[in-house]
Amino acid sequence: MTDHLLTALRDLAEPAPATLAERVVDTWVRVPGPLGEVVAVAGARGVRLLRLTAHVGDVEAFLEGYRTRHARPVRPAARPPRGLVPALRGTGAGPELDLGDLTPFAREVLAVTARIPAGQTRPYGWVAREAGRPRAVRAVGTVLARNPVPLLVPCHRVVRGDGDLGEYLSGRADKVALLEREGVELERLAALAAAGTRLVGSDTTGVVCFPTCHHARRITDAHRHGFASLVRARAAGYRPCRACRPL
DNA sequence: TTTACGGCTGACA
DNA sequence: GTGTCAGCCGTAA
Repeated sequence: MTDHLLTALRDLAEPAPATLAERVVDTWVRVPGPLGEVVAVAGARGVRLLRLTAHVGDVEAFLEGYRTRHARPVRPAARPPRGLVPALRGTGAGPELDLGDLTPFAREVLAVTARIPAGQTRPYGWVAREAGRPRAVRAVGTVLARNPVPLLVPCHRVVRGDGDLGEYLSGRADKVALLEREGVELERLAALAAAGTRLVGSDTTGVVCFPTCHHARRITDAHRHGFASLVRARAAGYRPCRACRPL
């Protein structure tokens, strides 16, 4: 009780933010994205939700649903959040994100996913391990299926361990389009997957990587070797790449 | 508190 | 090669 009072008083002592309204009113914008126009909703701390306009259908109904679900008003923004448009164009670090509504596990999964470089892919199991729950592979899929900010957190870069691309929020075709746009060689990956090759190593460095790893792509044909698993690669004397940390 | 449900995975037929 | 199944685990209802 006393603590609450003290906290409230301390908050009153803080200077009022320049735009008080922005602390309690979220804003929304329509901006172009790689799969067509998107609708983004942002609060004072960052982008909270992003959806393809085509996927949303009726934008007004979508916003009304947001208002109801979050019990807060949403008005049109004067301009897009800083960094949003460049991020959707594939340049820049991206806007601030507000993922405060998510569970700690979900935030960790998205944080890990956000670190996958453009043009590269990682398996669901890898995300699970990096998030500290190596066996929660299925749960990672659940989190990514509900990713509130696709494109900004690149869940399209997470694929199945067997080389199949797996599913995507708005369908596999969109996943394919996004990865191709980033320069992922899907045909080559499919060929590797068909051959049972999940990792590739260089016999000059003795390092084994995921096929899309920056280092793996520099291995020349004469020195490239494929492996079905990290266990096999290790048995052959290879060590896992420190950049892509294959599993 | 319980239950059902997935953007998955590995094993086995 | 490809189909099926049980196991796994965080969520939401």
